[in-house]
Amino acid sequence: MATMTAAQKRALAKAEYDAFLAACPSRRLLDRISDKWVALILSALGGGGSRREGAGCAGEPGPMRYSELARLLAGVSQKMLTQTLRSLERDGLVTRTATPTVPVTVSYELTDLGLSLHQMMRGLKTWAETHMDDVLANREAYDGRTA
Amino acid sequence: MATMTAAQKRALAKAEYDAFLAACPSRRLLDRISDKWVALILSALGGGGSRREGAGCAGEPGPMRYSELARLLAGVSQKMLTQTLRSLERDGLVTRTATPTVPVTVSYELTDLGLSLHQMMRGLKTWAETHMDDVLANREAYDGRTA
DNA sequence: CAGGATCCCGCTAGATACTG
DNA sequence: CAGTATCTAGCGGGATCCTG
Repeated sequence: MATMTAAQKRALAKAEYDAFLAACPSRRLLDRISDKWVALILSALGGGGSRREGAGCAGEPGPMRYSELARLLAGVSQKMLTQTLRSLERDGLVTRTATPTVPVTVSYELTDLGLSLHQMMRGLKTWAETHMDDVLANREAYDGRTA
Repeated sequence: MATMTAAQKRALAKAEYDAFLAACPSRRLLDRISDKWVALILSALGGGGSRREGAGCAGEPGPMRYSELARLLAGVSQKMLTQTLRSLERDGLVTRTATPTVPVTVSYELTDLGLSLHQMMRGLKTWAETHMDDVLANREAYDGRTA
């Protein structure tokens, strides 16, 4: 049939919208930083961060080795760590440097771009620390009313 | 056996880390805003936003009806729209107002908290528009080298 | 040491149909 | 109009094993 059904029209509109979203810079940024481990890696490499205090991560920035990261981010699997690191490298947010010592040594470091992103994330963190209590309070109040 | 295996130790460390993440304000904020539709709804209700220009959304803030949102966000399913709206209401970021006219009329509006979040997201958007081109360029360069 | 390959599972977004 | 209910497929992510 030449004329479209309503369902077809909706499907088309959705496809267009999805395409629009895929190209939207803000969306892409969100997709990148909301990756489960990106924020953690960024703050590990960036120095100050969301790492709990007592864990020996005083906050000095600079390069870190693969195994250091793995130890610091206790919850990450090797797969996800590698994968995330790769994609960050691909986006020019970190640099990967392999020195061919006897057991290979690889270190990662933030680029200027990555550092800039890290700065922005700190702003986000500030908002979180300022307002998340309110959000949580609202959430409990809401749950209390419906319970 | 009373002593832990290495695997058990790792599992414990991971559990602790996960618990830490679950309580981390920044993490919670990221989880909330990275929800596929949150940013879209926020910018729809907040007025200025990531909506494409020609779509008749000039940018006036203020309350919007359920069906208006559904039309504006062409790609969203009713389920996700409702679900997202509910969770935003739960967190005190939007208000839901139902007026019992003959066909029910429901409108949503940003709270002050929601507005504050929206402001912060604009900062994020600014970063995205400033730096995402670099990221994309790096990405292409990287892909070009490995191809 | 750093990472590739593979299998597998849970979750969740989405489609569809129904309702006050 | 503004939802709710149900069912399903796809995929992100973890565990495990293997290699240069």
